Formats: sequence, C-alpha cells, structure tokens
Amino acid sequence: MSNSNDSKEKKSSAYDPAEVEDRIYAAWLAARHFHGDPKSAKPSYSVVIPPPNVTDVLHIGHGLNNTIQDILVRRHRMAGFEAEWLPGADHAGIATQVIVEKQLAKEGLTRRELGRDKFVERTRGWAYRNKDIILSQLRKMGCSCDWERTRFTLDEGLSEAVATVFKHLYDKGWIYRGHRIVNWCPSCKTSLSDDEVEHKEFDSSLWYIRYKIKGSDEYLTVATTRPETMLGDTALAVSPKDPRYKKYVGKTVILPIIEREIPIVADAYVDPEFGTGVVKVTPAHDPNDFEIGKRHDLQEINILNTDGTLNENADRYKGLDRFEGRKRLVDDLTKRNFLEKSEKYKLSAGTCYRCHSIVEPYLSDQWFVKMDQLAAPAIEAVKSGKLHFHPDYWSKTYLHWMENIRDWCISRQLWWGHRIPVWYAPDGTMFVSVGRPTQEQAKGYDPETLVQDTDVLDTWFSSWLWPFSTFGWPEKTPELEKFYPTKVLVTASEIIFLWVARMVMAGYEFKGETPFTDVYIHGTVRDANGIKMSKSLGNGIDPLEVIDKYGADSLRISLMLATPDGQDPWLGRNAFETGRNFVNKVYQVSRFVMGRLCGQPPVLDTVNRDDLVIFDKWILSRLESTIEAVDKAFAEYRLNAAAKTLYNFVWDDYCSWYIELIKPDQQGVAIREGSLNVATYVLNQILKLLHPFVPFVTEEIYLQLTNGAIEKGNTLTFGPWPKAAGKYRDEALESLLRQIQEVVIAVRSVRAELNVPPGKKSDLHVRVNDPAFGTLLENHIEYFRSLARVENLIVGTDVKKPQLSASAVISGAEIFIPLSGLIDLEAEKTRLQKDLENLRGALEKVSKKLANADFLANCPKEIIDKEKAKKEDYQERIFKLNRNLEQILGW
RNA sequence: GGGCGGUUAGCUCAGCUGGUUAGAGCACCUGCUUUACACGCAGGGUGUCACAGGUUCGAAUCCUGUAUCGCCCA
Repeated sequence: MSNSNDSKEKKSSAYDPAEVEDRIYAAWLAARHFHGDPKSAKPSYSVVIPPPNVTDVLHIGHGLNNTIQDILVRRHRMAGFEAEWLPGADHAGIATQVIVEKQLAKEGLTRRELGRDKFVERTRGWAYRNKDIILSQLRKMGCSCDWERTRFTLDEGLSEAVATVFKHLYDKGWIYRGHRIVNWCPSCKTSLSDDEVEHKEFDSSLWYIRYKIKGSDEYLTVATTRPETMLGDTALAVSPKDPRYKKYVGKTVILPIIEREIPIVADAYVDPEFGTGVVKVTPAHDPNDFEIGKRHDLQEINILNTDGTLNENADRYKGLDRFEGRKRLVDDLTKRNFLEKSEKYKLSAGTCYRCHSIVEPYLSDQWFVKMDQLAAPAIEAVKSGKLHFHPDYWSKTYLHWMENIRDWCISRQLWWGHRIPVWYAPDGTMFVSVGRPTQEQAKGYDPETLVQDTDVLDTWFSSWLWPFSTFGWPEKTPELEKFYPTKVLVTASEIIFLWVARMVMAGYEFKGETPFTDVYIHGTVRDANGIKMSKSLGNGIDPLEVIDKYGADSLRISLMLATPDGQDPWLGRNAFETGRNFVNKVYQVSRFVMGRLCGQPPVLDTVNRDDLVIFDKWILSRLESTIEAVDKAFAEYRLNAAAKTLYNFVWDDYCSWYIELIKPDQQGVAIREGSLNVATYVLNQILKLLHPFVPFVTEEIYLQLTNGAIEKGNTLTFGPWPKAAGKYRDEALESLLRQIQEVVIAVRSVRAELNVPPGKKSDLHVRVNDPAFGTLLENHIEYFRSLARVENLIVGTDVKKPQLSASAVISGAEIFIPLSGLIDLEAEKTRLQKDLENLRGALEKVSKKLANADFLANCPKEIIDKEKAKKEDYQERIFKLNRNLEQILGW
C-alpha cells in the first residue's frame, strides 16, 4: 500500500488472508492434525491423491482436484472419521526423461554419452526438486494431506511392489513378451500403450499408386494415406469375394521405384468398398497388415529407425525423416507416372499424449499384460454396485472400455522408471524375480553373468498399485490394514482408463477388493470462453497468483461455486472475486458478532432455549434445514450444491436477515442476550460447516472467538461436524417469517420505486386478514423498524387507507405508506398496474386449471387444494389492488 | 461409424422423484458515507426453458426424433 493517495484515508477493514494462512497452516502441521493414525478406533476415511506428475507445476486443474479432495477429507475428519489423505507424486517416465534429455542437449550432451547410471542420477535430482515444489504448492492451498506419508512411485517400497506384481502376473501367465506392432513415438523414442495415444484429425491426402503386374502391362491401383510405407510392402491384398480382382490372386506385382516383387493375396480383411479395393500390405508398419502377413506368411520389412528416420531398407530414401521421405517418394512416383491421382483426405492419426508427435505403428519386442481376466472382477464391481461413479454416467464409459479391453503394452524404451525385473543368461535363458536372481534362483548360471532387461515399465504400471503400494504392500502393515480400501478417488475423466480402471483391476487381483468405493469425476477447467486452459495457449490461471491476490480460501470457494457437478467450469480471471467477497463477508459478520460480545465469553455450543424470540427460532430452523441440505449434497457428492446452499444461508438468512433483525435500532444499545447467544451459536455452526471449504478464515475466526490457539488444542479440524438434531426445524415458523419479510420487502420496494429518500422515515399502516399476524407485527416492530424505515406502525383488520399513501398488497395483508407531499402519483399508478397485470396473468392460469374437469377428476386432492388457495389469494389481492388503484385515480 | 454429456435471463449455471406467477450469481440500471462489510446495503429489468412430435388432467422436467456444441471410443 505504498500509494500516497490520501483522499482514501479510510483504512480498509477487509480480511487479509496473506497475514493469516501461512501462520495457521504451520500450526496445523506442528500439531500433526493431518496425520492418520492406523491404531485409531475411529472408522477410517482414506483418500489417495492422484499423484501429480513431477514435471508439473500446480495448475488450476490441480487446484480444483485437490480442493474437492480436501473438502471431502476435512468434512469427514470433522465428522469423527480417522482421516488419511496420502499425498505424493509419480515419476512420469516419458515426460521427465524428455525434459532432462532436452537439458542435456543444451549442454551438447546425450544420455548415451552420460551413461545410464549418471543419467538416472541426474534425472532423480531434478525430479525430486520438482516433486517438492508441487507438493509445497498443495500446502499453500491448505490441503490437509498426511505429509508424513508422502510417497513417490520410485520409492524403494513402491518399487518392490512393482517388481512383485510383475513376477506374480508373469508366473500366472498374464505377462508375456511379444513380437507385435506397437505405438511408437519417434520423438520420445519409446513404445506407448493404446491408451497413451490420442487420435486427432489431420488434413492429408489419399494417394493412388499404381503397382505393375509382372509380365503384363496391367496395373493394380492402391489407395494409401501413408505412401512411404510402400517401401516396406511385402504383398498386395484383395477381398476374396471381389470379382474384379479374382483373376489376379496369386500373381506378382512389382513395387514401384524399388522394384521388389511381391505377391497378390486374397484376404477377408480387405474391404472392397474402400479406395480401389486393393490394399498394400506392410506387415511391419500396420497392425492389420501384420495380421494379414501372419496369415499369408509374408516377410516383415521394417523401414524406420527408432527416431522416425528411414532406415537402410528404404533404399535411396535412407536417412530422411519419415515426412520428408514421403514427400520425395511422392515426387518420384509422380515423375515416373506411378501416381494415378491424389485426393484431399481427413486423416485420423494417433499422437503421443506427452509430446503430440504422430505415432508410428512399429514392430518390436515388448512386454504385455493380458487383461481379460483382470478385467472381470472390475466389471463386476461396477455392475454389482460395489463401486460407484459420480456422476453415475461415467460407469458406462468405464464398462465399455473394460468390456473391450486389449492387452497392455507395459515396456518402455526409457531409462527413467522401474527397470523390468527380468534377467537373461548369456544363452538367452530368462529369469523373472523381484531382485537380481540369487545363486540358487539362477539355477546353475553365475548370477553375475545375468543381464537385466534394459527397458523400464510404463509409469502407470506403478500408479495402478498406488492405493495399496503407498500403504506398504506387499508387506502387511497396520496402515494397509486400517486404510485400505480407500473411500473415494477424485479425478478428471481423462484418466479413467489410464489409471482408475487399472487401479480397480489391481485392487481386485492383489488385495481381493476394490481400491475405493466411490469415484468422483470432476470437469476440466476452461477459460471464460470455454477453451481448455493450456500452457501453449497461455490462457491458464496460475493458482498461486490467485492465492497471492485473493487467498487460498477464495480460490477454493470460488472454484466450488463455479464448478457445476460433473461439468466443466468456465473461469474468467475475476471469477475469484465471488469467493473473495464471500470470505470477507464471513469475516465481517464474525467481527460484528465478536464486537457485540464485548469481551464476555461466547456460548458456542448451546442455546438458551428459554430466551428465544421468533427470529432466533427462525434462524435455528433455517440452520437445521441448511445442515440437512448440506449433508444430503455431500452424500450425493454434489459439492457445488453444498457450497451454494451454505453461501445463500450465510449471506441471505444469517447476514441480511437475522443479524439485521436482532441488531438494535440505536447505537450503543446491546443486543438482547438470548439473540446474541443464538447469533454466536449459529456463527460457530457456520464456521464448522464452512471449514472444509474455507479452512483458513474459519479457523482464524474460531481462534479469535475462543481466544484460543491451535497449539493449545483449539481448532475446527476435528469438528464436531454440525448435526441436524431436528429440535428447531419449524416449517410454520419459517413461513410466518417469510410473511414478515414480505412486509419489509414490500415497504422497501415501494419506497425505492417512489424515490423516497432513504433517510426519511415513514409511517406504516398494515391491514391484516388475521389479527394474530397483526399482533405479531406489533410485538416485533422494534426488530424490523429500521429495516423498513418505520416511524409509527398502525395495524389491524380494519385499518383505513390514509390519504395520499402508497400501497402494496401481499398475501394476507395490505400495507399503506402515507407519503403526503412526497408521493409521485404517476409512479404509484404504474407500479400498481404492473402488479395487477402480473397477478391477473397468474389468476388466469390457475382459473383455467381449476375449470378443467379432467384436472379435477385426476389430480391429487392436495394439489387441487393448493391451486384453489392460490386462486383465492390472487383474487383477493387483485381486488385490493384494484381498490387502491381506483382511489388514486380519484385523487 | 458407435457411445456419453450439454442446449433454461447478456454470461455461467440451479431447477433432484412431472403441479413454481421458471430461479441464483455475475454483468447491467437506480438510490445509499444505515452504527460488521463499498470485497457493502436496498431496489429494478430481462426468458417462444434449442426445435418437432408424443405420453399426461398437467411437461423446463418423462418418451421419440431432429438440430447444434463438446468429450470419449473405433
């Protein structure tokens, strides 16, 4: 605040989160509030964090994901559960290695020059630094993780779990080594699993290439989207049912340019409708062709190096990048008249989910997991209701994938990761074991001569064990006993297959039960225009900037208010003002209540039931309704609904009505003791209900209110979570209060519309239908006098309309405000006419309904009664409005 | 090509098992140095509930189809 503008001398009393948040978080940590005790007798509520990968910094998606987890965890910790939220990170094999290799390249080094050990060491250093950064960012957000149990997928114990699982599945025959077409990323230089490939559309061409039939002048024309793979063609294929080509089957064609002779085969795979009905067969570079090749015993010719350049099999194109090779080849085909034509074509091609390069189908030796039997119990879990998705419709996506599951390629040609626990003897004999085979296990071979497989495992092959490897599995630990299975997994939809589904399979295979009973799928954060936030577009919002500017509480509650359940939130930069304003509102009303306590010790947990006025009973009733609604929303995993319910209760019911009602009209007058007690009690309940959403400000207020300190045991961390005991819920009272509110609102509305100066008080005449309501108003005028700016109140069933007064009609009452000299007759007329019109529309609707014989015959009686009551109410109000309007016209 | 989700006020969304004079927040307009809060208070306007059929006494809500946007799978 270094600006010297002295016109705004008024010191801001706004809440300053920067002063509060770090201090409180440090106190929570010091008091070990977030540590889950496996020996606790409380029921367990455990959550494992979706491990952010170490190449990340905190982005707004993490912000949302971890806010949701923290809300669930904190709320259950308050509700008497032994909460354990286990944090950590994963090693992100591909992404991390790519980054470190880029760093090396800047130094003019390659990883091979550095050597495997040194490379891994260097990568480890980088990864650990990054991991610590992102985890510390979660602390800034207020996440109540059990930091004493932080895990990393490459930790010793977790690595042992990975090897154990590999051996278990290998011994079962569910892991095998295969010579297969896999997805190859030439940029990351590794294989990928099917689920790590993203399909995207590209503008490309369909090239029609002529293959000359040997010993004839005839050609067969083939349409292809990848002409360069022609260099690896070992056959042409046609459909056996295609009459056009029957006569050519068994003949030989000559491959253009490189002039290799290849056979024409008939294979049912070929679709006679696509292209020309003739396809080129490249077994080493297309999964379908690979199958055709197997059926016809064709040669497999690999034309690519691992980096995507063409190899020695590519003849004169050797050394060229695949796309450059394509261009040159097409040029040559054109020049030599082998290209019949080319058409524009929308090509769907696979891309690497880490670097977005186009992936090549590539023939190589890889390790695979057979998935069908692993999937069976994971399918059953959802079908039988042991595992629930929220929103439920995601279970369809999950089941569809599970039921069409394919084998999982788990080997990666990287150095950063869990090395495959397989050793080879010089003669090729293979040993699978959790560590280097011992003398005994090596069965006659010298263990020193055994060489370990050079590849590492897919990162997901360690993350799929996360819910139990982190608690010590394969050891039998007290943590595992207490905290497995976990309760809920919170994540975005992108990794349902990559991670969620696989964890369920691993959970059943290795622990015999589901790793969590609920999966909460939240949306992806988008910018104010609905565009996904991304680094490359620069439209992202940095949560740390938001925290600096508005505080972590504001970030959290803003996210929850803006995120519709199951849908993508759209966030503009000022979306966080909503939360900031709310946090400040909570702080300000607390300040008010604390100020009115005048230093006397607050009664937080009880209400003096003998000293309540209707407004006290009303706010207690509203509180109970709110607790019920919030609990219901939590039970349904509707956190957005819970947040909105609390927002409205605090702002509208508590601040705008209750506090204003009990606030004395005159300065220096104390609040009635019973009401102050209720205000304090309700405030305390509000702090608790809000604590999971905005933990810092609520804790800070609680400490001020109790004049306590976290280190002395004062805290909201352990609740107790408010209970709706059913003691105060009173529907009749709530509707009575609504009637009083209507009187106040009507007066305010009339005054505002007739431009009565706010400072000028006026008399209020109320003609009531029910004398009891009149008495109620009279008895409580001191509570709402200032809200409605009332000088003198005159009530009764036969109150006359004063001369030159404005009027309004509400259910059960008519109000008059004498405004001699101030009343604008035209404005008043327009106002009444507008009200009249609205009511007439409503009356017409309901009259029509009640005139319908079918309606009366079929509709439940209570609905009919309700409609009849409505009709009477409208009629009555229209009558009164008319009468008031006529009077005005008579003036 | 198959599946899933969305389409309600200028914007973002509520509206859960059919019966509301269709709501909220933001934005906008008017007034306010009201004794916790201008990060505030009070008041105000705005809708063929995407479209077309159907079920029903009654449809934003249920069913079918269409359009359109988004995501996933092939």
